[in-house]
Amino acid sequence: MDEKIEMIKALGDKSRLLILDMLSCGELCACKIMDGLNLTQPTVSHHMKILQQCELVKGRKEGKWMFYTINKKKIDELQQFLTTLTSPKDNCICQGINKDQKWGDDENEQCG
Amino acid sequence: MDEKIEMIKALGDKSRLLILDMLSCGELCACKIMDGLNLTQPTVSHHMKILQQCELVKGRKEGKWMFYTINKKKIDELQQFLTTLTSPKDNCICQGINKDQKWGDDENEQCG
DNA sequence: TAGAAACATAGATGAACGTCTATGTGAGGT
DNA sequence: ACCTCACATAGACGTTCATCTATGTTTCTA
Repeated sequence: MDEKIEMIKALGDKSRLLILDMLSCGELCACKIMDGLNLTQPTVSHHMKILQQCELVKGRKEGKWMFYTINKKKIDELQQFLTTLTSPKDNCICQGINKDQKWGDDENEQCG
Repeated sequence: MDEKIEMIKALGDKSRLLILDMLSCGELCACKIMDGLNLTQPTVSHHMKILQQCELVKGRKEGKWMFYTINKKKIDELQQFLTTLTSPKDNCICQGINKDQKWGDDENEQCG
Protein backbone atom coordinates (compact mmCIF):
# COMPACT_ATOMS: atom_id res chain seq x y z
CA MET A 1 0.00 0.00 0.00
CA ASP A 2 2.86 2.40 0.74
CA GLU A 3 4.08 1.76 -2.79
CA LYS A 4 0.69 2.84 -4.14
CA ILE A 5 0.68 5.97 -1.99
CA GLU A 6 4.05 6.88 -3.46
CA MET A 7 2.55 6.58 -6.93
CA ILE A 8 -0.50 8.65 -6.03
CA LYS A 9 1.65 11.38 -4.51
CA ALA A 10 3.74 11.41 -7.66
CA LEU A 11 0.52 11.99 -9.62
CA GLY A 12 -0.67 14.75 -7.30
CA ASP A 13 1.32 17.52 -8.92
CA LYS A 14 0.32 19.52 -11.98
CA SER A 15 3.80 19.59 -13.53
CA ARG A 16 4.10 15.81 -13.30
CA LEU A 17 0.63 15.25 -14.73
CA LEU A 18 1.58 17.46 -17.67
CA ILE A 19 4.78 15.45 -18.10
CA LEU A 20 2.72 12.25 -18.31
CA ASP A 21 0.44 13.94 -20.82
CA MET A 22 3.48 14.81 -22.91
CA LEU A 23 4.73 11.24 -22.73
CA SER A 24 1.34 9.78 -23.64
CA CYS A 25 2.13 9.87 -27.35
CA GLY A 26 5.51 8.21 -26.96
CA GLU A 27 9.10 8.58 -25.85
CA LEU A 28 10.49 12.08 -25.22
CA CYS A 29 13.85 13.59 -24.33
CA ALA A 30 14.23 15.54 -21.08
CA CYS A 31 15.03 18.73 -22.96
CA LYS A 32 11.69 18.54 -24.81
CA ILE A 33 9.87 18.29 -21.50
CA MET A 34 11.81 21.26 -20.21
CA ASP A 35 10.89 23.39 -23.22
CA GLY A 36 7.28 22.23 -23.23
CA LEU A 37 6.59 23.02 -19.58
CA ASN A 38 8.74 26.12 -19.17
CA LEU A 39 10.50 24.71 -16.11
CA THR A 40 14.19 24.91 -15.25
CA GLN A 41 16.35 21.91 -15.98
CA PRO A 42 16.90 20.93 -12.32
CA THR A 43 13.16 21.08 -11.69
CA VAL A 44 12.45 18.72 -14.58
CA SER A 45 15.24 16.44 -13.35
CA HIS A 46 13.64 16.44 -9.92
CA HIS A 47 10.22 15.50 -11.28
CA MET A 48 11.61 12.75 -13.48
CA LYS A 49 13.39 11.24 -10.51
CA ILE A 50 10.14 11.09 -8.56
CA LEU A 51 8.27 9.59 -11.51
CA GLN A 52 10.99 6.97 -11.96
CA GLN A 53 11.25 6.08 -8.29
CA CYS A 54 7.63 4.96 -8.21
CA GLU A 55 8.16 3.36 -11.63
CA LEU A 56 5.41 5.33 -13.35
CA VAL A 57 8.03 6.34 -15.91
CA LYS A 58 11.02 4.50 -17.31
CA GLY A 59 14.24 6.24 -18.31
CA ARG A 60 16.76 5.30 -20.97
CA LYS A 61 20.11 6.94 -21.44
CA GLU A 62 21.42 7.46 -24.96
CA GLY A 63 24.65 9.37 -25.16
CA LYS A 64 24.14 12.62 -23.35
CA TRP A 65 20.37 12.43 -23.60
CA MET A 66 17.76 10.88 -21.35
CA PHE A 67 14.61 9.48 -22.93
CA TYR A 68 11.49 8.77 -20.94
CA THR A 69 8.41 6.62 -21.49
CA ILE A 70 5.28 5.95 -19.49
CA ASN A 71 5.20 2.61 -17.70
CA LYS A 72 1.63 1.71 -18.58
CA LYS A 73 1.82 -1.41 -16.43
CA LYS A 74 2.12 0.69 -13.28
CA ILE A 75 -0.81 2.88 -14.30
CA ASP A 76 -2.92 -0.24 -14.66
CA GLU A 77 -1.75 -1.50 -11.27
CA LEU A 78 -2.83 1.76 -9.68
CA GLN A 79 -6.22 1.66 -11.36
CA GLN A 80 -6.73 -1.88 -10.08
CA PHE A 81 -5.71 -0.79 -6.59
CA LEU A 82 -8.22 2.06 -6.56
CA THR A 83 -11.00 -0.18 -7.83
CA THR A 84 -10.32 -2.81 -5.20
CA LEU A 85 -9.89 -0.28 -2.41
CA THR A 86 -13.25 1.36 -3.01
CA SER A 87 -15.21 -1.84 -3.65
CA PRO A 88 -16.72 -4.19 -1.05
CA LYS A 89 -14.29 -6.98 -0.18
CA ASP A 90 -13.57 -9.58 2.49
CA ASN A 91 -10.29 -8.28 3.90
CA CYS A 92 -11.09 -4.61 4.46
CA ILE A 93 -10.87 -2.78 7.76
CA CYS A 94 -14.59 -2.24 8.20
CA GLN A 95 -15.14 -5.98 8.70
CA GLY A 96 -13.57 -5.78 12.14
CA ILE A 97 -15.67 -2.77 12.98
CA ASN A 98 -18.99 -4.21 11.90
CA LYS A 99 -18.14 -7.47 13.68
CA ASP A 100 -17.88 -5.67 17.01
CA GLN A 101 -21.21 -3.94 16.63
CA LYS A 102 -24.12 -5.09 18.73
CA TRP A 103 -27.31 -4.85 16.75
CA GLY A 104 -30.68 -4.28 18.32
CA ASP A 105 -30.07 -5.90 21.68
CA ASP A 106 -28.21 -2.88 23.03
CA GLU A 107 -30.04 -0.48 25.28
CA ASN A 108 -27.55 2.34 24.65
CA GLU A 109 -28.07 4.51 21.62
CA GLN A 110 -25.47 4.07 18.91
CA CYS A 111 -24.68 5.52 15.53
CA GLY A 112 -24.26 2.25 13.65
CA MET B 1 -7.74 19.22 -14.62
CA ASP B 2 -7.28 21.15 -11.36
CA GLU B 3 -10.33 19.35 -10.06
CA LYS B 4 -8.66 16.01 -10.78
CA ILE B 5 -5.46 17.12 -9.07
CA GLU B 6 -7.49 17.96 -5.99
CA MET B 7 -8.90 14.42 -6.02
CA ILE B 8 -5.49 12.84 -6.48
CA LYS B 9 -4.03 14.88 -3.63
CA ALA B 10 -6.91 13.80 -1.44
CA LEU B 11 -5.98 10.19 -2.24
CA GLY B 12 -2.30 10.73 -1.52
CA ASP B 13 -2.54 10.26 2.21
CA LYS B 14 -2.52 6.96 4.08
CA SER B 15 -5.19 7.96 6.59
CA ARG B 16 -7.58 8.99 3.82
CA LEU B 17 -6.94 5.82 1.83
CA LEU B 18 -7.73 3.80 4.95
CA ILE B 19 -10.92 5.81 5.40
CA LEU B 20 -11.97 4.92 1.85
CA ASP B 21 -11.17 1.29 2.59
CA MET B 22 -13.42 1.45 5.64
CA LEU B 23 -16.21 3.01 3.60
CA SER B 24 -15.87 0.45 0.81
CA CYS B 25 -18.37 -1.90 2.45
CA GLY B 26 -20.96 0.83 3.02
CA GLU B 27 -21.94 3.85 5.05
CA LEU B 28 -20.13 4.60 8.30
CA CYS B 29 -20.42 7.11 11.12
CA ALA B 30 -17.52 9.46 11.82
CA CYS B 31 -17.02 7.99 15.27
CA LYS B 32 -16.44 4.53 13.78
CA ILE B 33 -13.75 5.95 11.52
CA MET B 34 -12.16 7.63 14.51
CA ASP B 35 -12.06 4.40 16.50
CA GLY B 36 -10.91 2.34 13.55
CA LEU B 37 -7.95 4.52 12.63
CA ASN B 38 -6.90 5.65 16.10
CA LEU B 39 -6.95 9.31 15.13
CA THR B 40 -8.25 12.24 17.13
CA GLN B 41 -11.70 13.57 16.33
CA PRO B 42 -10.50 16.85 14.78
CA THR B 43 -8.08 14.97 12.55
CA VAL B 44 -10.86 12.74 11.23
CA SER B 45 -13.04 15.81 10.74
CA HIS B 46 -10.23 17.43 8.77
CA HIS B 47 -9.80 14.41 6.49
CA MET B 48 -13.54 14.07 5.88
CA LYS B 49 -13.70 17.71 4.87
CA ILE B 50 -10.98 17.17 2.28
CA LEU B 51 -12.63 14.01 0.95
CA GLN B 52 -15.95 15.84 0.68
CA GLN B 53 -14.54 18.95 -0.97
CA CYS B 54 -13.30 16.92 -3.93
CA GLU B 55 -16.56 14.93 -3.78
CA LEU B 56 -14.88 11.57 -3.35
CA VAL B 57 -17.09 11.10 -0.29
CA LYS B 58 -20.61 12.23 0.46
CA GLY B 59 -21.78 13.20 3.93
CA ARG B 60 -25.23 12.90 5.48
CA LYS B 61 -26.23 14.37 8.83
CA GLU B 62 -28.60 12.42 11.07
CA GLY B 63 -29.21 14.00 14.44
CA LYS B 64 -25.84 14.51 16.04
CA TRP B 65 -24.13 11.98 13.79
CA MET B 66 -22.46 12.28 10.42
CA PHE B 67 -22.60 9.35 8.03
CA TYR B 68 -20.26 9.03 5.07
CA THR B 69 -20.33 7.07 1.84
CA ILE B 70 -17.95 6.72 -1.10
CA ASN B 71 -18.98 8.62 -4.23
CA LYS B 72 -18.21 5.85 -6.70
CA LYS B 73 -19.01 8.15 -9.60
CA LYS B 74 -16.03 10.37 -8.79
CA ILE B 75 -13.71 7.38 -8.50
CA ASP B 76 -14.77 6.30 -11.99
CA GLU B 77 -14.23 9.83 -13.29
CA LEU B 78 -10.69 9.80 -11.93
CA GLN B 79 -9.95 6.41 -13.46
CA GLN B 80 -11.17 7.68 -16.81
CA PHE B 81 -9.02 10.77 -16.47
CA LEU B 82 -5.89 8.72 -15.76
CA THR B 83 -6.58 6.41 -18.68
CA THR B 84 -7.06 9.29 -21.08
CA LEU B 85 -4.09 11.23 -19.77
CA THR B 86 -1.65 8.37 -20.28
CA SER B 87 -3.01 7.22 -23.65
CA PRO B 88 -2.20 8.63 -27.08
CA LYS B 89 -4.72 11.31 -28.07
CA ASP B 90 -5.17 14.22 -30.44
CA ASN B 91 -5.27 17.12 -28.01
CA CYS B 92 -2.22 16.43 -25.85
CA ILE B 93 0.71 18.76 -25.31
CA CYS B 94 3.25 16.67 -27.18
CA GLN B 95 1.50 17.38 -30.48
CA GLY B 96 2.79 20.94 -30.44
CA ILE B 97 6.26 19.74 -29.62
CA ASN B 98 6.47 17.12 -32.33
CA LYS B 99 5.02 19.59 -34.81
CA ASP B 100 7.95 21.96 -34.28
CA GLN B 101 10.58 19.29 -34.73
CA LYS B 102 12.62 19.23 -37.91
CA TRP B 103 13.23 15.68 -38.96
CA GLY B 104 16.27 14.64 -40.94
CA ASP B 105 16.87 17.85 -42.85
CA ASP B 106 18.58 19.53 -39.93
CA GLU B 107 22.34 19.62 -39.87
CA ASN B 108 22.48 20.20 -36.10
CA GLU B 109 22.26 17.15 -33.90
CA GLN B 110 19.07 16.83 -31.90
CA CYS B 111 17.62 14.53 -29.31
CA GLY B 112 14.35 13.83 -31.10
C1' DT C 1 42.57 17.49 -24.56
C1' DA C 2 39.77 21.48 -23.90
C1' DG C 3 35.21 23.10 -24.28
C1' DA C 4 30.35 22.63 -24.77
C1' DA C 5 26.03 20.28 -24.11
C1' DA C 6 22.72 17.46 -21.29
C1' DC C 7 21.65 15.97 -17.12
C1' DA C 8 22.29 15.15 -11.84
C1' DT C 9 23.08 16.77 -7.20
C1' DA C 10 23.33 20.10 -3.22
C1' DG C 11 21.45 23.52 -0.65
C1' DA C 12 18.14 27.32 0.22
C1' DT C 13 13.48 29.13 0.56
C1' DG C 14 8.66 29.75 0.86
C1' DA C 15 4.29 27.26 0.66
C1' DA C 16 1.35 23.38 1.70
C1' DC C 17 0.25 19.57 4.63
C1' DG C 18 -0.98 16.27 8.71
C1' DT C 19 -1.64 16.20 13.28
C1' DC C 20 -2.42 17.94 17.66
C1' DT C 21 -4.84 20.83 21.74
C1' DA C 22 -8.33 24.08 22.80
C1' DT C 23 -12.66 25.85 21.92
C1' DG C 24 -17.16 26.65 19.43
C1' DT C 25 -21.74 24.75 17.68
C1' DG C 26 -25.81 22.19 17.47
C1' DA C 27 -28.80 18.34 18.68
C1' DG C 28 -30.82 15.10 22.48
C1' DG C 29 -31.90 13.75 26.90
C1' DT C 30 -32.94 14.56 31.97
C1' DA D 1 -32.69 25.23 31.37
C1' DC D 2 -28.75 22.56 31.79
C1' DC D 3 -25.65 18.97 30.62
C1' DT D 4 -23.66 15.70 27.48
C1' DC D 5 -22.38 13.92 23.13
C1' DA D 6 -20.83 14.26 18.20
C1' DC D 7 -18.79 17.04 15.23
C1' DA D 8 -16.62 21.56 13.31
C1' DT D 9 -13.35 25.32 13.56
C1' DA D 10 -9.11 27.92 15.04
C1' DG D 11 -4.50 28.09 15.77
C1' DA D 12 0.10 26.04 16.53
C1' DC D 13 3.90 23.06 15.22
C1' DG D 14 6.97 20.15 12.76
C1' DT D 15 7.43 17.93 8.25
C1' DT D 16 7.19 17.50 3.43
C1' DC D 17 7.30 19.52 -1.03
C1' DA D 18 8.10 22.34 -5.48
C1' DT D 19 11.03 25.41 -7.20
C1' DC D 20 15.08 27.99 -7.71
C1' DT D 21 20.49 29.07 -8.17
C1' DA D 22 24.98 27.15 -8.09
C1' DT D 23 27.87 23.45 -9.01
C1' DG D 24 29.33 18.60 -10.24
C1' DT D 25 29.44 14.72 -13.72
C1' DT D 26 29.34 12.55 -18.07
C1' DT D 27 29.47 12.44 -23.04
C1' DC D 28 30.39 14.20 -27.50
C1' DT D 29 33.17 17.01 -30.63
C1' DA D 30 36.60 20.18 -32.58
